Amino acid sequence: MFPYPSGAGLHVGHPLGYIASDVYARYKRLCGFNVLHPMGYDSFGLPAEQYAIQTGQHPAVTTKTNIEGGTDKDGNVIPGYRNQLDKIGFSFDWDREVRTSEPNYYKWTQWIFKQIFNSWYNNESDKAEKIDTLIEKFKTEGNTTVKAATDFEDSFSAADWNSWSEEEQQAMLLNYRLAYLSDTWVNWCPALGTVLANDEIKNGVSERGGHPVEQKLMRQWSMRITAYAERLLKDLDTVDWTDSIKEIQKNWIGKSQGAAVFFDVDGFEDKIEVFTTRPDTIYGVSFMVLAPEHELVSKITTADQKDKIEAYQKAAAAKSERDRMSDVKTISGEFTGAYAIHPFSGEKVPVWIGDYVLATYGTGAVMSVPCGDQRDWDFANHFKIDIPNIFKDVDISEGAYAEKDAVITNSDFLNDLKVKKATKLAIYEIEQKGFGKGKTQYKLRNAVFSRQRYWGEPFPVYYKGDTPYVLDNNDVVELPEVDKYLPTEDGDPPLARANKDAWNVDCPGDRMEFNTMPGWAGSSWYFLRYMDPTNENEFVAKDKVNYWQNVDLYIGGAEHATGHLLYSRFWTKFLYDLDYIPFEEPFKKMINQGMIQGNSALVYRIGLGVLSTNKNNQIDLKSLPNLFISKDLKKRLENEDLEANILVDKKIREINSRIKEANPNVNGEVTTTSRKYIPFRHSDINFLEGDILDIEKFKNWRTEYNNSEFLTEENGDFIVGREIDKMSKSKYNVQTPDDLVEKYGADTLRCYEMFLGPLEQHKPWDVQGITGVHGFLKKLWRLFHNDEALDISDAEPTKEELKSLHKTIKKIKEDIERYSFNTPVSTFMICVNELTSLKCNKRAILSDLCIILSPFAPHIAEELWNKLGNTESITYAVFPEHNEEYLTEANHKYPVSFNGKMRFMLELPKAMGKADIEATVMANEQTAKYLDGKTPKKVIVVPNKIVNFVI
RNA sequence: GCUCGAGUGGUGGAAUUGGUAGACACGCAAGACUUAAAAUCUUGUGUCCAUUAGGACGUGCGGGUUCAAGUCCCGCCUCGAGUACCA
Repeated sequence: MFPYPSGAGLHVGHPLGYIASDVYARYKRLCGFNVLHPMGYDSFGLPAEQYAIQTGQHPAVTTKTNIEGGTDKDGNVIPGYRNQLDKIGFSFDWDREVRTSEPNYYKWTQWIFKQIFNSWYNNESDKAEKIDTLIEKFKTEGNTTVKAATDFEDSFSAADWNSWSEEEQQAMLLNYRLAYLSDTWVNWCPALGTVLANDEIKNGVSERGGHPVEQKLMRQWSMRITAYAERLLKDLDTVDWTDSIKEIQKNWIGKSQGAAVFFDVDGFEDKIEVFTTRPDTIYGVSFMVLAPEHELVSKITTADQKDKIEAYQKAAAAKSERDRMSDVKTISGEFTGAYAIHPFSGEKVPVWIGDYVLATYGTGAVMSVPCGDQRDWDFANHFKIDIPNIFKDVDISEGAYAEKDAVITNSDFLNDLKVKKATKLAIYEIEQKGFGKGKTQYKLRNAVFSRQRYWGEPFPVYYKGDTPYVLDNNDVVELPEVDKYLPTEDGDPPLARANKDAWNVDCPGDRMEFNTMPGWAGSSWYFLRYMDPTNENEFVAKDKVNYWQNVDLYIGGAEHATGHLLYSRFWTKFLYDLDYIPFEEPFKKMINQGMIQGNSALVYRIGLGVLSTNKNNQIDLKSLPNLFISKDLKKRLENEDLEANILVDKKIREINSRIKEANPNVNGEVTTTSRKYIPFRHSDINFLEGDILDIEKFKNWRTEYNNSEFLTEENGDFIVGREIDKMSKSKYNVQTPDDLVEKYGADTLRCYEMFLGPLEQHKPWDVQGITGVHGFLKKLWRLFHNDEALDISDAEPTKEELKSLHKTIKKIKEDIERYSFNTPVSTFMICVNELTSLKCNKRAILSDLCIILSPFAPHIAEELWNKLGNTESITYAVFPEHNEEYLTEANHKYPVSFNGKMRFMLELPKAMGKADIEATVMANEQTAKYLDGKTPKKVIVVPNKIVNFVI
């Protein structure tokens, strides 16, 4: 549990997952487990900073208020997350609370950053190692024997390395460090004034705020997550997560296997490297396409094509990511005039540029096989390029054939082979002849790790010239005070505003790092800190992390699939590699709770206008009241109902005469501007009793509604329309847990949120049903009481009472263990209904009932537990075991079916054998009736299940 | 477009392994108590036909497997989520 503490506070959707995990935690405690059930806050982030820019208030102040309660600058009361949570009765261990924005927490986020900075990824041992081991290798062997995760492709010798200056060596190391500074194409969001990671962009705009994003080459910190691509993919098999989240991560990592192939360029020394997943189709290549940004483009372009190519490059650069995405259908490109040499056939193939080839994926160049790839086919078709067919008996006149079941032809040594074999052979030949090699490519990009913002972790980094160094002590670098939370005039991030003495550390270099870390830094490892939240010497003590291990049950939203969940897996693997923690995956079992949707109320309005021939002294439009109409009346109007129309006309005449009375000299007539166009207003959930609007409250809500007119139903009720929406302040459909706790109690809220439906499912909030759960708790109370007084019997429970209790114990245990939190509430209701009709007030029964109910309704369970004479809290009780003896029955009620249709029930002894059952049922008079004299073709008897006759 | 998930009464949902579809609630209707309201309790409530007895239909649509399908298989429709020229 790790919410972002926003100023809006909690609505009923937020606690859903917390309630479920609290039920689980309390249940496991009753079963004798030591349960770590913590809560903390992911308290760095954009909203607090945006608010700070607007109001000048320090984000630390507003964040504290959001958590602990208080008032904002305008005097509005902020309830505070903690206060709201406390009302619901969670069994969180508050001693373990962490906040990412507290120096004693981000000290360790900075520490982890330093470890990542001081590490490289050894592809040979397939794990991260300390950078010292790499430096040692460079000193003695250069980089030729090193197999490391890096984008650096040239080689250098030990002599080279040793001859380099400190600055040059550090620059080289950045190519290998797992946290590194480099000039990369980043997603720049001008509106937010910062770069964003790929997962922070949805549909081409920023996830927060929906601002446009552009590509920009900037010197930024990145995390070499791509080094872990294969492990992040492979280890998905070891965790118990939903298929959909695993699928999203798989797609995001985007592994594809194929070959890297080099094509010579006619007349140049340079080669074009391409990546292909279909090396088997290499004889189908009839042209090549480079991304417009490809480095070779300007070099190989012939003089007569130069103008066209440059114009195209310019146009492509001007296109935003979004334009490019929305414009997938248009085919565009330009011929460079240059030719590449096909490695096998030696034929000349034209080299084009086109923006369908992305500079950021693979090598930024493709070998185009128009017969096998639809994009290549479209391109070839558009520019009238040759489309050679290399598939036997396949028609490619209408489009490419991308299926992998064809037989290859016209392909020399690959002829008559199927795709799989041809691919293998092609890679073999490519490697043999030195044209390239087999290669695995990932979509996953290295993650940009710096943000040009104030409210985030400062880097423990300083610069000497342009060379970054990490501070070599463990002191926290605290966020310095600044005069404004905005970039400087020179475009530097807000931290550049901090004076040298505003920093709590002495900068050993020229300056400190001005960027801050992204939101996912602190949230990538918080679960580890929960194990040891106050440790001043380590991020987590080894014995603690060895004891608690990884998270058993993680309940959170599915929206973190490509962000938080990927990054924390990455950091966990890194910390595992360096032997700081004993596990490779942070979260064993994950449940993604569904969204609780708002149920917006709509108040329909008829537009009013003024009809007048004279513009002088006309009725003031602003004096017209709002005319609202009830839902059913609106329906009738839409159906051209005459009576409804008369009602509206009458109302308008009333309004008209009232205005004229008040001001006799005005001219014009009030009229409806449109009877069909009926706009609406979302109505505040607090003004409603069911679907009935409290008209007086609504009128007083806003001054512009004070003189509103309402057309109600015949019984005087004003009915609102309904629409299912996201719960949000702007839609006036927010239900706070506080109101419900006030009205019904925390136990009712807890049980009701669970009762609403399966945890994973999205479901609309409907407060009406809450009375059912509330009634159940009252009924439970009455089991223990006669009128006001406690009335408990110490008599021996009956068989029936024991059966009711024990089947409930069994079901509750089973349900909780399969994470079904809605069905136990029904089960409790059934049990209480049964015990009520049995008039059971036996201590032996009710005592156990209290215990099994306590995870769901801890307050009432504790109170009744105490009333039963227990002095210790119910928290320390033991979850009872069910006794199978009480559940076994002598008889089973058989449904007897004829041709699969159930006709009647017949109760027979459980022990009765197949043959006896058949004989008994055959002898039954009802059977005779349904057989109607016929002999059944077949009789199916499944003991203790069913009997079915086939006639 | 591709990938994944989901479609059950008026509503939220239950049916865990193919074995009585609609548990438990809400809502609605009728009744009891009450001057009245609230609270509480009782009864009914998938649709259609039938006075009753009973019958037919019924888990998005069309087909299939099976003695038996909400559940398994094939094809389609709708909604939701992710992704977006990934070579």
